[in-house]
Order: sequence, then structure tokens, then C-alpha cells
Amino acid sequence: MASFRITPPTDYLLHRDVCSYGYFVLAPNVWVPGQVAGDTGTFCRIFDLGGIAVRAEVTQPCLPAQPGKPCRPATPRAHRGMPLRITPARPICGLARAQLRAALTRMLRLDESAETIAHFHKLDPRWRRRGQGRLLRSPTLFEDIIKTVTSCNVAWSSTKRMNTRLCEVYGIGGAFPQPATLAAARPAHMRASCGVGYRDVRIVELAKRFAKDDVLKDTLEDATLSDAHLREVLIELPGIGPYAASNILQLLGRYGQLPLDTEAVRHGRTVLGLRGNSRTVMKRVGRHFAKFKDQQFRSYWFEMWTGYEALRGPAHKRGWGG
DNA sequence: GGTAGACCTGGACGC
DNA sequence: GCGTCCAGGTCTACC
Repeated sequence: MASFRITPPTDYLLHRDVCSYGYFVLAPNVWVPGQVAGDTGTFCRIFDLGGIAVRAEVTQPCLPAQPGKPCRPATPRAHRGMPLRITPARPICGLARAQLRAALTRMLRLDESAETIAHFHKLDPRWRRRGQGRLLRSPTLFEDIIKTVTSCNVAWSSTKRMNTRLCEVYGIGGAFPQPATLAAARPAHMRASCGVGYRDVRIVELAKRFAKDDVLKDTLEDATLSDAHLREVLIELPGIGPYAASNILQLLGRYGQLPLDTEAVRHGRTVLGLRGNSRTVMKRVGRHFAKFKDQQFRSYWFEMWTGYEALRGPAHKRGWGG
């Protein structure tokens, strides 16, 4: 099938930057770890391109040392900054290709320049050597918000199940459902078929807000508005509380607030050695990371992610996903 | 402003 | 196999 290329920022590394956030294992996203030397893994997803489901694969081959010879990279770093190869499973027109390119640009945060990452590394040099900085997100803000809602007050295994079923039941060809589709869903049917529990009404109401017009989306993606203002807008939405609002802010590329949940408390106690009840530990975690200013979420997240990988092995090799 | 309890599901545990 | 308990963030009622 005809593939095309996307040139990422010079520091981009697919397996590192896709497997950097739990959404890489939430449907319809799939990560296939590399099977042989030189294959760092493949990111797969079914995209809804104007109402047509298209499965696409993304890889980041390294350049062969000599033309005509196979690639034999010494380390996965040999892939850094190399063009991404996008392979749709079926022929697509120019418009669909543009949609796919835009979707991947948002998901992989290719619009975050190397300079932006360098700003983070200046505030927190611990992540400079491995080059960590980008976190996977969804092709649309709507999907990011629904995924956040499905991650609240539930075990991760249930979050995975909810997203899988939402795609199976309401998505075109297994893609993530559109706002209009979820807005038209009956909450009771969604609850019974997708296991979303009491989140049913909240998901439908959120979908109605996004399906109605683009004002909400445009407001939330307005770079001129302050974090505090966007936080107020988010918390007004059904199913969005303090934790979800902060998480959605980071998904919008605003890293100045921490989504403090029970994981933050666990991290505060076990890694940072903080003491006190949950409320106290949360406040102390917040104070601990305040020194990283507008990048504190990234510092917090990579610290936690490093802990997960220490326990379970590299995410891109195992595909455990949080 | 702070707090308690309900919401729902799946997993762990005891029997 | 069944019943019970618990974890998880948001929302509402109440003080």
C-alpha cells in the first residue's frame, strides 16, 4: 500500500514518544513492539477520515549506512529525527491524507518544536539525556476528554475496556466515535454495551456540547486564554473535576498544573517520602513540583513513568501502558 | 468552605 | 461459584 512520510522535529523518537503515556494502549490505539533488530516498533490505529475507517501504521525506519544495504542501527537512538513512514491499509485521497497527517501531528505532538522541549529540559535537566518530553495524546480534544472521563474513579483495566467497547459499539469500523454519534446515543444503552457505569449521562452530555458547535472546542484551544480561565471552563463540564481538568490542560499542551489523584499520593509517599493523610500528601506533591513552573506536569509525569518502567520494563518493548 | 456519602465496575479475597 | 469488600474521581446535599 502506498505510504508517505512525515518529517518530525529533529529530536523525535517514535517508540520513546508514543509509549510515553497510557493512552498508547487505549483503543483504537495499538503499539506493536519491534520484533527484530532495527525495528523499534509500530504504532497502529484506525482513523475516522471523513466517515471512512482507515487503519494506518506508523514506523520510524533509520537510514541505511549505505544505499541498498539494510539498516543496522547500533542503538534505537539511530532513529532519532528520522522521517516517519505512514502506511494506510487502503488507498486514500489527498484530502484523507491531509486529515491523517493532521491527526498524527496532534497525536504525536509534532508541532511541539525541539526548542519547546529544550525549555522543559532547562527547567528539569533529568530528562535531557534520554530526550523525554513529548506525551502521546489523541487526534482530537474530544477524544482526549472522553478518555480522561473514562479514566476517572476506575481501575486502568476498566478504562481500557470502556474505550475498546466505545470504539466497537459507536465507532465507524472500530475508530473512536465522533461527538455526534455519542450525542445521539441512549445513556442506558451505552452503560449496558460499554460498561461505562454512571459516566453514561456525562459522556452523552459532553458529546452533545461538542456536537452542537465548535465554540467550546475553539475556546479550549485558544492559546491566548489563561490556564486558570480554561480550568474554570473545563470544571463547568459534566464529569470534569479538579483532577480531570488538570489532565486535560496537559493534553492541551499546558503543563503548569498537576492532576493530583491517588497515584500522586502513592508517588508522594513511596518515592518522595512525604508523610500525612492523602490531602496533605497531595498538597506536598504540588509544592514539591512547583519549582518546575510551567513544566511541572512533565517533570511529575516522567518521574512516575520512569518508576513504572523500572518495575515493568520499557513500555515500548512490553506495551504494558500504565 | 469543608465533608460525607452515593455513584458503578471489576478485582481481590474469604468461604 | 458466590458474596463481600475495596479502589477510583466527581457530584450533591448538608453543616
